[in-house]
Amino acid sequence: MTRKKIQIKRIDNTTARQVTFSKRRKGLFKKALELSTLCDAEIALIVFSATGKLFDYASPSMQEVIQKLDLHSENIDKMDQRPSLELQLERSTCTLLNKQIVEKARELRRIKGEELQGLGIEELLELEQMLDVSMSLVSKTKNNRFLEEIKALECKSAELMDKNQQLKQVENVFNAQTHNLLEQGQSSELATNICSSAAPIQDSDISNTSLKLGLPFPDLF
Amino acid sequence: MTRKKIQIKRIDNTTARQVTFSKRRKGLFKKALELSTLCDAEIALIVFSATGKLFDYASPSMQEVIQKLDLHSENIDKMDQRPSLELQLERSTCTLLNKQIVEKARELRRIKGEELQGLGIEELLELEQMLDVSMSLVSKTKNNRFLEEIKALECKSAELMDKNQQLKQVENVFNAQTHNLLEQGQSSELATNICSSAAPIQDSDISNTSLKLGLPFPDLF
DNA sequence: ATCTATTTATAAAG
DNA sequence: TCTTTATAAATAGAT
Repeated sequence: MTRKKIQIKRIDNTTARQVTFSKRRKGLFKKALELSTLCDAEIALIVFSATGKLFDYASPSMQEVIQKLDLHSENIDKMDQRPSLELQLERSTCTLLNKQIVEKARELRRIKGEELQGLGIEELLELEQMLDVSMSLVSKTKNNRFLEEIKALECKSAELMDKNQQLKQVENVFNAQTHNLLEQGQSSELATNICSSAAPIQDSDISNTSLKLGLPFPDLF
Repeated sequence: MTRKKIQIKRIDNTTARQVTFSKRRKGLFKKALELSTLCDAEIALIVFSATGKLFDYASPSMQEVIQKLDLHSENIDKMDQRPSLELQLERSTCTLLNKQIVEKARELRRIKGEELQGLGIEELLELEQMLDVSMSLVSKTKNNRFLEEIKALECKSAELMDKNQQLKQVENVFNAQTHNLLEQGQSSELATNICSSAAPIQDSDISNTSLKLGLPFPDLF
């Protein structure tokens, strides 16, 4: 289809046929991958070269797609089969389950507004009402969750403030003792060191140190 | 790949996704047919749309290709197995389907706000956003439907008014003729009967007779 | 569904 | 098989 348009019929020249097979196979698999990705379709592609070499691609998995195909072609007569009762039961279960899935999938799509063509006005109004209810439930739950979170943080904050108060008192006692020691003229190196290594804690330090609580969802804002 | 290069990732817009699916599916099947023809390869191509619709192509036949595939993935033959391969397959299908149903059912319940306990704040926010999108889609569709309905009714109304005009003209002609007959002194019983059985139609009759259009959803208001 | 500007795919050649 | 290149086909976006 370039340099010259070709007829779509078997290529006689063996070499040319193999070359074309390689190129086009690559193209076909690329297209299959693209289709499944772009349109979230489920795809199985199986190719055997003339020499019997296998190439395949499957979107969720080969097994899933083929199973789904089997469900669809439920009509194909199982030839010389005398399907055991067990198998029959299993099969009818599958069929039933499949129907349920299709139905639920449709419901989901409709709820998400992706398949609204078939719906009448009454149905649309019903859907709208349902979404309204859902929305208010979800919003309420979400808001409660926010409130809880805030309350928890407030508690934590209060606790930490208490602890800070306690620490401050300890510090004051400590400072007072150090001071006493200095006043008593005991200006040894020891005392000097203690004093310089224990810098006075300011009130403003509360917010800089102990109150780094950390929001649980910092990326939301 | 034209007009503009696109990224190969899921297309979010539902309509665009469906359109692309149709176009590319067609292209993919054409390529598959061409490859099998040109290079006599054996090919099976199975595609399920996101809505579960099946499309397939197989070169000699679906069964042959899949059988050949099975031969290749001749994973440690279980010839001496108690449950037949078929039954095993069927069973795993059931299990799989069942899982899917449970998952979809849970998703539905969550969307409907019926199972919100397990969700974190981020998930709730996501859900809320999704519902918001759904709601706007559904509302839009519903409003369009209303508009269509109204337009249709207006058309019908206009048509009926036209028809009424025509009928009124016919009536006028008829009345004039009757009048002439009476003026010509032909006061036969025939003329009298005609006149009395054809009561003059008043203008106000238009709204009482022809314009009873009937809303399609009277119970809604 | 139809149109068309572009992007892709690919036949032929090296 | 890989690369190049001229050309055919496919298709995204618009209508």
